Amino acid sequence: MENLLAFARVLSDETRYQMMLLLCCTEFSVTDLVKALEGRGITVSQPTVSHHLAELRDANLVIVRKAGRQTFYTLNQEQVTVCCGQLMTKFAPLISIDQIPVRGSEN
Amino acid sequence: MENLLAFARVLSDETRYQMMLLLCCTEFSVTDLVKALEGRGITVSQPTVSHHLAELRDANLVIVRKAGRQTFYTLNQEQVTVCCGQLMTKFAPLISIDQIPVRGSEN
DNA sequence: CAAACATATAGACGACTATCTATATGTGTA
DNA sequence: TACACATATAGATAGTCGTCTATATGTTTG
Repeated sequence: MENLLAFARVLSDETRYQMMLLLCCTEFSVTDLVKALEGRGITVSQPTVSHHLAELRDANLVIVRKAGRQTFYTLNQEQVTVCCGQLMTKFAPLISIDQIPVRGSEN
Repeated sequence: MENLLAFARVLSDETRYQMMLLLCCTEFSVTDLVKALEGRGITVSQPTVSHHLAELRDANLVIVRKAGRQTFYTLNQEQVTVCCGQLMTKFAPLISIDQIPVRGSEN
């Protein structure tokens, strides 16, 4: 309930949005993530990325793995799924579950 | 794609979040919405509510009906559904559609 | 153990935004 | 037509947040 607000807040920033797209299906170290963002036209410093990763952590939206001096991050797809389900429950209760658009049909 | 950012942004404010909950299954005039928010502990002026309604309109998240000097608003559940579907596509592509949590199981 | 590397934290600053008051626009009514 | 009501717009202001630089923490290696 409060966590939906946090979910929306985290998602509402362009930089974090792009980070989440990158992290969705690939594991990144912080440094590599900075470079990958650069490649997408988002130029931000390492501390800024670390700061956003902390927000994603607080929202339980990333899975963290430490290896040596590096830290690897991946998106927690299950948490995304839970939040989307709650969004549907609260804001689209009249729409039947089988009307959810098939994925891959847009973009 | 850009519209998901707008969706998240709109949803990320507490006042708009509560407005959307109220509007989800009930039609409200602006004045009545102000009162209903008050009842939920959100005390805001009529212009503030109008301002937020304009943002919801811009994001295609409300259905508007004018009747005389009143304007009635309801949540556009279909748009919510579309956005949730896109969120799933982008941020949880590895999770199969039938794993979406059954609605009503939380809260 | 010292130096280099990887990430996180702290503090400062500018931009955005949620809110307000005042007022404009539009609509029904006496 | 004048007035009351309902909503929208404009402009100002305060608080939040995204970003940066500087630095601290932690880890590997020579």
